[in-house]
Amino acid sequence: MRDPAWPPPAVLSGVDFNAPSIEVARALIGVGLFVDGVGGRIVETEAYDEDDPASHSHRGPSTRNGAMFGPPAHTYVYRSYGIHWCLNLVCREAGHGAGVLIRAIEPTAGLAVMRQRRGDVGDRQLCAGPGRVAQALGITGDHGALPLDHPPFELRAADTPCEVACGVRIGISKAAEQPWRFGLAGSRFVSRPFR
DNA sequence: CGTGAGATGATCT
DNA sequence: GATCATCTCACGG
Repeated sequence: MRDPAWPPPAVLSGVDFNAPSIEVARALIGVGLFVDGVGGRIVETEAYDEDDPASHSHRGPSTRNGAMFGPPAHTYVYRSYGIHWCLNLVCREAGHGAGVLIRAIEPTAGLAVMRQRRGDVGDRQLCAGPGRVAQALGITGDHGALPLDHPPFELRAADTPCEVACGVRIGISKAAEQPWRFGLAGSRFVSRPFR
């Protein structure tokens, strides 16, 4: 018998982080994400789940992906290609190994700090891509497995409902046909256009 | 606009 | 030893 009081609610800024990663990835579009006040609204995400060959969690818990199996509404940060950091938001009840990759943000706060971290690039390229998001927001491995409702992190609910586009994920070779990439329709801050 | 190569290191086989 | 949830720069049309 399932206890209706379990799992405990993990709703932040209108997003239910206990939901499956696909739903969370969709719900996160338009939500504000800030690290020490620097950030903007999320305009592109990708969903990953344990039943997903492309997911780091697919082969079960390990040293790297441990946070994916931890509590929802926490971060999972990993190093990509030995160079970049990438930020995920963990979802599902603890133990499921699901998360949402933050792929792009429309910068709204701390633009000067972002430019300092990112170098001399146009505003459109400040946060267009997972590695760029992490660099612009100052995210490193130290930001892994942290709760999203405590500093330095902050979420803000979307102020207006938004139209969400979806497409296949980017940069993966396994389960490459799954349409688990989501974006704010018409946004010019996404890493690649939706069709 | 496009394609392609190199950087760079942890993780997994 | 191979594979990566990437980025930047160089070059061609």
